[in-house]
Amino acid sequence: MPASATDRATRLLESRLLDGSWPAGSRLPAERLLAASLGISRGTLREATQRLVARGLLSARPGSGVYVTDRLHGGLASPWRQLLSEHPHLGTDMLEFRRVLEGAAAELAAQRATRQDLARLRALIDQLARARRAEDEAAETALDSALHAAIADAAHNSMFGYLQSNLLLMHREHIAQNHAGLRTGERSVAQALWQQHHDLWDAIRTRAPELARERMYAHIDFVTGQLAGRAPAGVPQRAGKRVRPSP
Amino acid sequence: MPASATDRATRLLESRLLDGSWPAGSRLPAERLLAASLGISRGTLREATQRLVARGLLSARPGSGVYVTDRLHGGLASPWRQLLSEHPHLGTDMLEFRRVLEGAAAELAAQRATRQDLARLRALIDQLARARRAEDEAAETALDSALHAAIADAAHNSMFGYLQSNLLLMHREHIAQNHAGLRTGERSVAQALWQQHHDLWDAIRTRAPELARERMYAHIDFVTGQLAGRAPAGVPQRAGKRVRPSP
DNA sequence: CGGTTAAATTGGTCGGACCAATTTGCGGTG
DNA sequence: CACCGCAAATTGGTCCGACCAATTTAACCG
Repeated sequence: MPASATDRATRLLESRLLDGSWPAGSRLPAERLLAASLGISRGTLREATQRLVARGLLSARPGSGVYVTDRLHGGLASPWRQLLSEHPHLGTDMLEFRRVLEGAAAELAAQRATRQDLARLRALIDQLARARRAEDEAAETALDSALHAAIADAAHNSMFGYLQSNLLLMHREHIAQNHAGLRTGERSVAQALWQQHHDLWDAIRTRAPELARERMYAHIDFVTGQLAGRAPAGVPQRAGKRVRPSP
Repeated sequence: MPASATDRATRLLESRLLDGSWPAGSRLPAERLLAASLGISRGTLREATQRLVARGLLSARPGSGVYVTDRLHGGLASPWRQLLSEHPHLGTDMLEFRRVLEGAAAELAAQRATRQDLARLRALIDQLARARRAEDEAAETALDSALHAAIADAAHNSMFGYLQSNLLLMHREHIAQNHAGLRTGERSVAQALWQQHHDLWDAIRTRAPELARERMYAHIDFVTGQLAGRAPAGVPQRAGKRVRPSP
């Protein structure tokens, strides 16, 4: 069965993007011209470009043109990643899920953490304390992720570890993208986060599973509340200045 | 900046896919009808569907219709499927994870189930009762899956639904592969499973979240115990470090 | 030369039309 | 009654022409 015209056009555009005929940032020929040169109708060409737009390879601007994105190196985009960025309410689902997932992980970690696990956690907590005193936001964020990942590892269940690393990553992306980002800058927030992490560590260290779970719940709930506080119900910003690609 | 009609249509289609209005495998309304009902032209609707086709969520067949792919419900499975067959001990991890996941799902379902959800659950329970009386093992297995999936749906959190369908499927494969298989043939086991499912349904129906969670825990624990009784490889994994899959 | 405005360009949307593949329904046959 | 075959209806695939709004470009004037 022969491929449809849209399929062929899509592949052709892809190859143009891959072989460098159309470098990142460049503008494609006008739809009318391109369609004519490919021997297909504008509507068909349009369907093909929309496919690539959906995959983040192209970006169309009314009145201006269709441009090549630099996201050719966009990695293996799980269907979820895109959904998450376009449907903010999924962020709520994810937070709710993380609450359950990480709560259970903390509980298991309190039961199963080995000496090495505890040593690693202690090290992370110490580093976190230092970063906190130095008010090194970047370090705090990185160590935060590392700590949560370490807890998931300490649960000694590969599924927890796997989901933890993936979801946390996606969720951070989602947060950053929605211009929220915890105000770790604010002293009180940063202090609260530190306290929560420390309490969590204490519960795991003293092998108090239920307490660990409860404290993880509290931690996630706190984060949820912080994010909810600055949820702009309407349309996400957008308006800002966009870099004009060099034609 | 208002979103384009294509953007809006794309989001709307995504929503329908996520909330289960259009289940995997189902056929979408004809383009002409759907476009009319959305108040957009066929061409625009077509661009939106092409975007989803590009992302593998939809699949169009000329002369037949546009169908919902099972990509959303199959994305995670593949990487794990192989891993699971190579490292049988991961089955334990999965059961442990399911305990947490489904326990939380049951709890949420007891809180959030709509009338339709409850009707669906009741129908499944009834069917399960009939299959039980008829001692139709195949039907019981299928309905078991459907029931667990329905509970996850009733939790109204897309992540739970997603993971649930994936894990349950994988787990059944895993069980079948290790020729263990719950002895639903044994009267006592089948009876116990039925009782557990019915109790679970009662807890959800009466909107008792914590009770629902506890009963789901008990159910999974029972299943775990049954499987442990006939562990194939004989070696209880427990010790040693688990492999942490790389994403 | 700079700034304002009008014209040309470009993507976005619409409606209608025709084709080919598929599905459906009907009628007849065994 | 079951089965088969054929025609009609349905459906996605493609094309055309038109108009709109945002953007860019060019002309024009002070």
